[in-house]
Amino acid sequence: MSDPAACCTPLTGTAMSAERAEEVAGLLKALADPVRLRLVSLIAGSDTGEACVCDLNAAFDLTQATISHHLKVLHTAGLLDREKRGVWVYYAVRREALAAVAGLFDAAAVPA
Amino acid sequence: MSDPAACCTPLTGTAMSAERAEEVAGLLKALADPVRLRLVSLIAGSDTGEACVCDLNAAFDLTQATISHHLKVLHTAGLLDREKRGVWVYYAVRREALAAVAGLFDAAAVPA
DNA sequence: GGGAGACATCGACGCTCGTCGATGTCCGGG
DNA sequence: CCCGGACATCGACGAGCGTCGATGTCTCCC
Repeated sequence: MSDPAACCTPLTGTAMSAERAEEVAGLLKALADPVRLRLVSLIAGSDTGEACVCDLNAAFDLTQATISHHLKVLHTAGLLDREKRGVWVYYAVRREALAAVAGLFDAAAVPA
Repeated sequence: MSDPAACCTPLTGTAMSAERAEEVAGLLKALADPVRLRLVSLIAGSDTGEACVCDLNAAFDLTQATISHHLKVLHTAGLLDREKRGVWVYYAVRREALAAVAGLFDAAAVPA
């Protein structure tokens, strides 16, 4: 019987815009796959910070075409850098992109 | 001319396991949708830290069934808490879950 | 107790996504 | 020059996902 009219305050805080949501969703969609997650982990965990496709291929039970597709998705999303050296192609993680994603959830994790 | 035989060192660092990758991918898959992203943002941005379904419904041009479905996905993923109070249902964000996601990318963003 | 409102569930449709085999492109070596 | 290897692209198939209308369940009030 306290406030029968309103069920609650109708969204006071400024929320994420629809355009921004589409943007972030694109980034997360690129990462929301077990294979791509392991790819990023493999490349980021390498001592040189980069890895060539032939080694990444050997780490999975998947076709070379599939791995190439996943790398293209990550590259298109801006999460991986691509560099061709001779016959081989090397991919490196963009630390700034990962840090940006971490910052998104850090901001949302604080109470106010 | 340094090492013509090997294209690069065959994955030295310890990478994310396949099981762990599936787990994390499930979490990110729940967040990789513009509507769910805005839902989390709306609830997290509320001054009380929670929101009832009727208000969330009003914030989108979507059916009540669709919003309910998205809320269920977020709740099942462990990102939202659900509490029924009288006729209305309130959802609240699990800050720890968001912080865990942020921690994942913080760890991957450091060079070594 | 009957009715109205809030929210969840169900079944179905269209679309996107992950995976594959086959083929194309580029580079280096004999 | 031509062949072989590394990687990308293409076309197709099956599975999963977002959305909807319709229906079910629960609670409160008259």
